[in-house]
Amino acid sequence: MSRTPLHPAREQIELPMVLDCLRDPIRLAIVYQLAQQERVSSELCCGDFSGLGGKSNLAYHFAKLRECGLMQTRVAGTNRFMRLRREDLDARFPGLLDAVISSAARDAGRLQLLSDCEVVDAG
Amino acid sequence: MSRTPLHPAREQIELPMVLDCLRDPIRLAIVYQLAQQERVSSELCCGDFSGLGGKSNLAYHFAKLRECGLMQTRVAGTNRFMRLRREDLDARFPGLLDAVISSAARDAGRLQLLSDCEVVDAG
DNA sequence: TGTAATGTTCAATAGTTCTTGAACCAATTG
DNA sequence: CAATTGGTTCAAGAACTATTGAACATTACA
Repeated sequence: MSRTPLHPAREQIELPMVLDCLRDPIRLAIVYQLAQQERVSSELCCGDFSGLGGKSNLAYHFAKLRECGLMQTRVAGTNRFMRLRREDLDARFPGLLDAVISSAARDAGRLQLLSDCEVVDAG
Repeated sequence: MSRTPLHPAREQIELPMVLDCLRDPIRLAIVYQLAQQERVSSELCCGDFSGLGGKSNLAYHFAKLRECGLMQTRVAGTNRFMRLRREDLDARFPGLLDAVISSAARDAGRLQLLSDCEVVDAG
């Protein structure tokens, strides 16, 4: 594993690439979970998303999320800690991230936002 | 040409499909132009977008925009008039459409939002 | 040093999307 | 009825995307 991977600068973040990233259900679920985590101002590592797919598939989606500027990865020992690039995104596209996340929250039942173990079938 | 094409009901509009539609530069440009047209409360027909691509390619993108619920098509004689499904989208995903359109407007220079004849190189 | 834990990278494959041109359909106009 | 206008549909090809498993790299720890 190389060092901290490359991230685009704020001004390099492009709207079509961001929308392209958010369109995928797995990536939307990742972003959603990162947004939930923002409330307690801490980060999540790759393993926290294991409910969403296999390791290599998740690594693929993490890379896309990094490359489009949606999230940031920090290497710490054998872990990678991730968080949303909230400030950069709000500066580039005001209101977009919040609108997507709140829309996703409203449709949480339809979307597969949570890993299986967290899904509660509100019967 | 058959009659008025099918449109999904409001509750059938899905977030990933909407984001999937908006991610494509041609479709984003179509939506952007429709949003501009909203101000004068009128519609646009297919030919108004000829600067964005060939007829059959545009028809393909129009179909995607209809199927995901972003726009509505009204058949009138030999024309098809289109408009954004603003009310339905605002009800389903509050703030999303506005955030996308205003973000696109800010990046109008980078994105190919306007047909060639309309592009002004602000030198 | 050896082994386990955590993720990434690579190669292969299946599936999807975009684009183009030709053919087609419906409504209008002469 | 024939021609034109405005737009859709179909088929085919190129390009891209997601997914999987195997191999690999780095850190931690006994």
